[in-house]
Formats: sequence, C-alpha cells, structure tokens
Amino acid sequence: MKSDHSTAQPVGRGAKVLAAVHAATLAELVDKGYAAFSVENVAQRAGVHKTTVYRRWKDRVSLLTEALAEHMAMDIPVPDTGAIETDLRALARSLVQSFTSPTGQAILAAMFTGAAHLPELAAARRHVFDDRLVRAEPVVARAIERGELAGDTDPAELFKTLAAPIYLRLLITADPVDEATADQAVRVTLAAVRAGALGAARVGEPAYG
Amino acid sequence: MKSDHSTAQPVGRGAKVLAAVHAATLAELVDKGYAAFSVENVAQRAGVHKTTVYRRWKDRVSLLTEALAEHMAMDIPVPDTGAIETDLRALARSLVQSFTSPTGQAILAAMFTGAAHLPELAAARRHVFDDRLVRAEPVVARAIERGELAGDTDPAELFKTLAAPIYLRLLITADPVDEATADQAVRVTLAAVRAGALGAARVGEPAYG
Amino acid sequence: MKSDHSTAQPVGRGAKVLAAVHAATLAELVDKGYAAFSVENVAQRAGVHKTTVYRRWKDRVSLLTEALAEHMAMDIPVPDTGAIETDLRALARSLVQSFTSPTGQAILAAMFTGAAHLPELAAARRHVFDDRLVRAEPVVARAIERGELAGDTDPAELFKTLAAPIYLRLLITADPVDEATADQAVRVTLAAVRAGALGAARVGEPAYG
Amino acid sequence: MKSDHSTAQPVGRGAKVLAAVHAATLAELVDKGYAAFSVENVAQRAGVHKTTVYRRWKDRVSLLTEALAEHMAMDIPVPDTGAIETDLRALARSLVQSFTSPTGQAILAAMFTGAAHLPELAAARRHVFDDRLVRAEPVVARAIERGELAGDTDPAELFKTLAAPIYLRLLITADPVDEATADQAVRVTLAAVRAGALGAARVGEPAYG
DNA sequence: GATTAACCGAGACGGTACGTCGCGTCTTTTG
DNA sequence: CAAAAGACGCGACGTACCGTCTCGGTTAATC
Repeated sequence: MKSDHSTAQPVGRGAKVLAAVHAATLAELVDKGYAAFSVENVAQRAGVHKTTVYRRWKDRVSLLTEALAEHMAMDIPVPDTGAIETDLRALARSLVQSFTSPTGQAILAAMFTGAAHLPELAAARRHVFDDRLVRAEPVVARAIERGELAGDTDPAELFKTLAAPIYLRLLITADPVDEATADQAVRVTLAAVRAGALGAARVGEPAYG
Repeated sequence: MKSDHSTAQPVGRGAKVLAAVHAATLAELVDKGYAAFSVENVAQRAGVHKTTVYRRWKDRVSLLTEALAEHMAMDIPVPDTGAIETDLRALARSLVQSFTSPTGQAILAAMFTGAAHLPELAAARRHVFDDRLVRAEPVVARAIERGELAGDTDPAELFKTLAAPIYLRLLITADPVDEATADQAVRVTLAAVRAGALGAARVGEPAYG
Repeated sequence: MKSDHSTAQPVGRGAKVLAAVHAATLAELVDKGYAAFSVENVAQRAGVHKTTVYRRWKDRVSLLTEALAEHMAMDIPVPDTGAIETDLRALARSLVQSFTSPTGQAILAAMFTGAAHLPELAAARRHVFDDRLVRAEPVVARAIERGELAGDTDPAELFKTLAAPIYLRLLITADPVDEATADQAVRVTLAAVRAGALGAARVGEPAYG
Repeated sequence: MKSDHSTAQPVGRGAKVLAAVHAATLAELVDKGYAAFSVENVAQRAGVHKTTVYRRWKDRVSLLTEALAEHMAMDIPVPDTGAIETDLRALARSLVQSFTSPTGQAILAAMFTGAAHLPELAAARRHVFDDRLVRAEPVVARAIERGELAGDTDPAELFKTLAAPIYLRLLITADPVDEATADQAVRVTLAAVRAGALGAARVGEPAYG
C-alpha cells in the first residue's frame, strides 16, 4: 500500500502554511475587520504568496469559513456544579465570554457579515451553535435525575431560551453583554422551565398562560 | 404627459428617480440576493443611469441602508385585545410575519450581510428594533393597569425576552419560524414575567431561582 | 438626430489614450522585446491604467496586432522614375529600409514571434504584404506600357520574386540586409521577368528551362 | 534489476526519458499548437514528471529548440539527375515537402512562434537552412563541371534564390505551397543564373539588367 | 417665450481585488 | 541516485465592481 499521506497532513511545509494562514486570517479579521479582508493581505501577513492560498482554499469564502469554524471548535467545558442554576450560569457566562473578547467580536461580526447568504457560513453558524447545544444536554439530564427539572424538559428548547437573549443583544440591540446579561438569561430560563413552558409536550401547543 | 409632480420637494423629476431606485434596490435584494447587489444593476432596474444614483447616494451602503430603513418604517399596529397574553401573541406573530415573506427574508439577510461593521446599518438595525420596542410599551402599561403584570415590570426587558427566541431562530439555528414559534416565545415570556424575572429591580441582580 | 460621435472618435480623452497606448506598445516592443511585453508595462508607459487598456482591447494580442497594423499602414511612395529597373530598385530599397531600423526590427520580430498561430497577426502580416503588392502594380503597368516588360507579366509574381530574398535574409539566414541585398533582388527579378518566367501564362506550368 | 545501460551516455533510464520527451514535445506541438505548449503537458504526454523534464532541460525554450533541431536533422538526399534543372526541381520539391505535412507545418510555426528573439531558436533556424545549403553545393559544382552553369556561379546565392519564394509563401503570404511553387522557383532561379545574376562577382554590384 | 440652471444619460477612467495559469524551484518520499 | 509527487514563489493574465470625471442634451423654473 502506497501511503495515506496525501489525505493526512499536507506532506512538506504544508502544515506550517496552513496554520500560518489560519492565524493570519483571524488576525486580519480582528485588526482590519471584514471590510478590509482580502486574500492578498492574509497571504502577506502569513508570509505566503497569494497563489499558495488559492491552492488550498478555492475561495476567500472557504478561507474565511474554514478559519472561523476551526477557531470556534474549541473546547467548551460542560459544567457540573451539582445544581441546575449554577450549571446554567456557567453555560451562559461561557457563551458571553466567547463573544466579548476582541477576537470574539471580530469572529461574530465576520460570521454574519457578508455571510447570511453563504451556505457554508450558515452551516458553520449552525454547527457552532449545535455544538454548544449538545454540551448542554447532559446538564439538563443531570438536573432531571436530581429532580430539579421535570422529566419532559426539552434540553434544546431550554438552551435556546438561555442563549437567545444573549445573541439578541450581540447582534441587534448592541447592548453591553456581560455577566449580568448571562445571569438574567438564567433567571428567565429557570422561570420558564419551572412554569412548564419548556416541556417537550407543550412546545408547539398554544400557550395557556 | 408629465402631470402632477407638484407635491414633491426634490425639485424636478427627482422624486420619481428616488422612488424608482428605492424600489429597485429592494427588488434586486429580493431577486438576486446581497451577493449580486451592485449599483449598476440597481440603476439599470430603476431605468436610471449609474451616475444618477451616485448623484443622490454617496455610497452603495447609503443606498442600501436608506432603502432598508425606509422599508422597515412601516406601520406596525399596537395590539390592544384587553389581555396581555393575546397582546403579546399579536406582537410576536407580527414580528414573525415581517421576516417570513420572501422580501422579509431578503431584508433580514441584507441587514446583517455585509453589514455588521457598518455603523449606518447597525444603527438602522437598532432603530428598527427600538421602534418595535416603543410600540410594545403601551401594551405593558395597560397590562399593569389591568393588574395582569407587576408594577415594576420592565417593558424593554419583556419585549426583548419575547423577541429573542425568534431572532435566534432566524439568524442562527435557521429553524422554521412560524406562529408556533411566536406562541412559544409568549409562553416563556409570560412565565418569566409572572415569576418576577422581568421586574426592573431584579434585572442586573444575581438570580435566586 | 442624436449624433454619431459614438462610432466616430471615442468622445473624450479616448483618442489621446488610444494614441498613447499605441505608441507605448511599439516602444515597449522595441525596448524590451516581445518576451517582456506585458499589458501592465504598456499601460504604465502610456500613463494609463491597466483596466483602461482592457476596456479597448480585449486581449494582449488585440493590442499587439492593432498597434502593429496601424504602424505598418504608413505611406509607401509608389516610385515612378521612368524605368522599370530604377522603379524596382526603389521598391526593394524601401522594403529593406522599413525593416532595418530598430523599430522595424522589433516590429518584424513581433510580427512573427508568438504569432504564427494567431489568426489576427497572420492576417495583419498578409495585409501588410498585400498593401505593398498593390502599390507595385502600377509600376509594372507603366513598364508594360513603355514596352519594357511583356504584356503578360504577372505583377504579383514579380513583386513576390522581388521581396522573397529580402524576407529570407530577414527571417531565416539573418544575413545583413542592406541596399546591396535590394539591388541583387532587382537583378534576379529582372532576369526572371525578361526570361518570361514571370508571365502570367507560365506560372503554374512546368519549367522548361 | 538495473541491467545493461552500458552503451547509453545518459546514465540510467535517461535515454528512454529523453526519447519520450522529445517525441512528446513534437506531438504536443503538432496536436495543440504552440499556444498550448506547456512543460507540464509535454511531461504528462511523455509519462514523466515535470521535474524530470526540468532536470534535463533548463528551459521550455531549451526543450523546444532541442526537439526541433533534432527533428530537422534528418537526411535530405542530394539529387544527382544529370541535369541542373531536374536537380533543382528535386531540391525545391523536397523543401516544399518538408513543410507541407502537418508535422512540418507545426515545426515551421514553432520555429518562428515565440522565437524570433530567442538566440537558440534563431541559431537552429539558421543551422537547418545552412544544412540544406551545404547539400546544394555539390549540385552546383556538378552543373559547372557539365558546363550548364558559369564557373563563377555562387552556390549559396543560387540556393537562396531557389528557397526564398517558398519561404515567402509559407511565412508571409500563406499562399498554397505545392510542386508548382517549387517549379516556379526553379524557373526563376534558372533564368537568373543564366543571365549571370548569380555570379559571385556580380553579387553586390549594381545591376545592369 | 426665450433664457438659464439643475439634472440626467452616456461612457471612459483610475483603482482594488478577484481568481487563474504557467513557469521554474525546492523538498520529501519511493524504488 | 534518479524519478515521482507536489507545494511554493512569482509574475502576468483577464474580469468585476467601485466611485469619479467630463461631456452633451433635456427638462423645468424663471425673467
């Protein structure tokens, strides 16, 4: 058998190039913003020639999405504090944190800027969100086991309720987003789940207060 | 026939041009999407020359934001059904409706696409949201008068809680957004407000379940 | 009626641009040679932007051929000295002259370099030659009238016989090409025509000494 | 097994590579023309990697010229029919033939295309011509011996006179080139030589018809 | 009712970035 | 040690759209 180096790491200095370009992509995004994002700038910052970038990424879009996706695929710890409230607080604050750093801001902006219509970026957005959602599921499961939440609580619905106000502020109202925002989201979510508004059965039914 | 342009402030045939270009801008956005949005295309669709567009709008951004803002400034009725739940339902459903039409979709996309960093567009986004928020205030006021809600209920917070899950689905999860989504948002919001989570005093404090 | 300025001269500074680019094209050709011929260099030398060149010429080939053709379309005087020999000598020497200047050399090189397969250039080559051929016809006609040449002398054949050895030296043997070359060509041509080898009737027949 | 490469100068399997690449070079030239001539294409056609080609030829130009030169160095028979006219006819027809085959056409084109300024190619061109010229000399010598031509006939001048009209048609007028063309060239050449226009002494003097 | 000023149509232009192609170099792996 | 494999720097290509700039020609309000 020949070898599988063609699929694994791009043989030679390829790996180095790849990393440099990814880093440069994010750096450019943070420094100059999406508007001034050009392949040539990225290439230059990465100490690499333009055509080399185009050899690996067919598009500026590909370059962008790949770098963003790769950056977002960082480890988010699944909290396990023993109580649903503190667990949710940890989740919400972690979400807040990931978008309040300058880098986070830039990423967020790029994620939506020049992007709504780009299927790849939309997919990346969804993927990142789903990733977080999956990590939230065990938190809900444990809370149910502990008897803190009703057995029919829908974890996805719960997490969306938790995340929604944070994204709203980030993307639309441009209110400051900090720990207080996270805590308020927790308060609302807990109220809703305790009122049975996040039970799997109820979701989709008309609301009878 | 040249007829009655007697009411138009913009001197000559200006008004006609302005309207045609605005319409063409939105139409292009809906038909081709933001990606293929170019001044020349808009001009051509409006039956007007490119330079004429540049004479009135300094930028493609200006063109875009102005058209979007103008389009969003439509009348949203303030519901008054006599009960907070049905009022909120009306508000939520109206919000859903305004983004589910093809035009609404395009507008929404354009609002975020190529835009996160553009101050003008960001302002437009905020403005549109604030507009809806303002319309929601009397609804809350009436509910307080009726004794349905606590006197310290924060109308802004309430409306954000109502709107957040809808925007989340529109912008991030790409879940289908329909009346059920609106109703679920109402359920959560009511649960939160009844639990006192939307009281002006509490917001910003730590959450004690 | 509107006006026909759209087809005539390129309205504004167009004419100036055109001339500048033509000149720059030839200058680049002469200075740097065909190998280093690039649209960008031409544009820069013409004090014009690259895209402006591409607006008027679809191709570097078009640019090249047009400039060459335009340059070759210069006036070549039709000699009328009263005797066929001196007329032919004038023709031959004029041919020699047009390719011995540095510019002429560059033109000639460009005409063949990167060109054999380009239909436009091939056509240009033929055209230039035909142009000279046409100018030679009256010379032959007058010689026939004077009784110097036989009535059936084929002017085209005669001119080709005259020009052939010059081109051979220019393009293949790279022998020096000067007035002596021209004179020798005349000598051969006269010998041939006097021997009846350039009679329209004979051409195409087998040669019987 | 490395086997018997004892006769080959190019160390290992080099000879095989060399032949394959030469063949591929010409084939590419004939099939696709000079325009589409790229080192990679040639390499691929030769079943060899690009770098292998660059190991042996420093340049695409080297590759080209070498292949062309090698191909042109084929044996052209020296005619000896016993009469100058038929000998010249043989020479001329052989010249015509070598450029009327598809391969000949491609070679000719490549010889001039992208080449006029390349010293190597120019040298190759001259060499090929000189080669033919040398072969023509004995023909003239024998004719002088037989008393058919004057003793001072310049063989080089004679051959150039013979070849010139053929090249003219091939390279410039694009007239069809066939046996009639060859025969006409013979007729002119004979007329010239018999009129003493190709005598070594006269060449360079003014022509006194 | 002619004049005049504002506006529009037409289109070339300088400029930035795009994505592509081919050249010739280099490094790493394989036989 | 040569060949296979393929990434890379490099330079030019030709394209698209941006926003600017005359230049005429119309249109409308004004004297």
